[in-house]
Amino acid sequence: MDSIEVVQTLLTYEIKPSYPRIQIYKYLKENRNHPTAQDIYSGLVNEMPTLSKTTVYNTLDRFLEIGLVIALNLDENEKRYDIVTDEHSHFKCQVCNQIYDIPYDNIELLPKGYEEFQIKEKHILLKGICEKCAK
Amino acid sequence: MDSIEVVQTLLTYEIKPSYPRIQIYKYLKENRNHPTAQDIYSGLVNEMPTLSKTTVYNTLDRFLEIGLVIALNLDENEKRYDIVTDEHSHFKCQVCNQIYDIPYDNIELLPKGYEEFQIKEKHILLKGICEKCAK
DNA sequence: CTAAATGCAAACGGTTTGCAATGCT
DNA sequence: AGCATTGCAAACCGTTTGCATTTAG
Repeated sequence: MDSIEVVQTLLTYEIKPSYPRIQIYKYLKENRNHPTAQDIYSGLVNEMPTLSKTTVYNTLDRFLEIGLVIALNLDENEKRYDIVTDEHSHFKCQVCNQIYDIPYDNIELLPKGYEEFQIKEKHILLKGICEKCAK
Repeated sequence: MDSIEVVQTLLTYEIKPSYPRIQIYKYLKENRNHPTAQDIYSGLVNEMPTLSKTTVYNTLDRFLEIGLVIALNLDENEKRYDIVTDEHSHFKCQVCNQIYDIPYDNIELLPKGYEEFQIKEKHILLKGICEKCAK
């Protein structure tokens, strides 16, 4: 993944393209498995020995503000992060604990009487048994 | 709400109908606003001065095991609990922070290719602007 | 030069654990 | 008596805060 590209993206959002921010952004782009802050920290600290978890949190908060990433609450007590892309739901297998991304079409989630509600985000988490564990 | 009824329910699930359990169950039945463990504790400690939060957690874990309640992750860092009932989604207003229960019909959430996945729970959280704040 | 970003250490807060006391059958 | 439940105190752990240092424009 090209660093120049990342710098461009960050500048678009008017946030300073510092080295930690570039690396965290690249990590998120390349690791689409809903990493935790700890995952990101662990994944980067080898090549950035002075990186602190505070910076990971600061950066993620900044990315959240500008809408570059969204935070997921997939059941456990830690937040998970995902670069914003096409809408999709998540399926967590209760047997193997794997988390699947599930695409979905335009679903009508607001019944009659709720027309005035404006949806900005949809978080759909399904739990059950995945196709592998169902066999 | 009738205590006898609660005792019956708990016995159905083969869990001992102790006083704390009965009270916590009643609290959940009567407070359908997705209370936190702290909410439940605060709501009961006056009439049960020796109640501990550990017991609230123990009891909720027990209720979760047997499927009497479900745990919700509505964005904040604490879990919220709800007696299992009809399926509904939640709408959290980003302006006033109120959480609405939204009924939904049978929505097809698994697209083609995912027919083998078995859904046991659906957690649908919508975020946006509620009808009051939209005006 | 100045404002923003970094990162260490300590605090925070919801939840869990260890374990002794209590209660039920 | 024997096993489950309760509840205090302490540990845990993900996240936040205070603040001094460093960095970028």
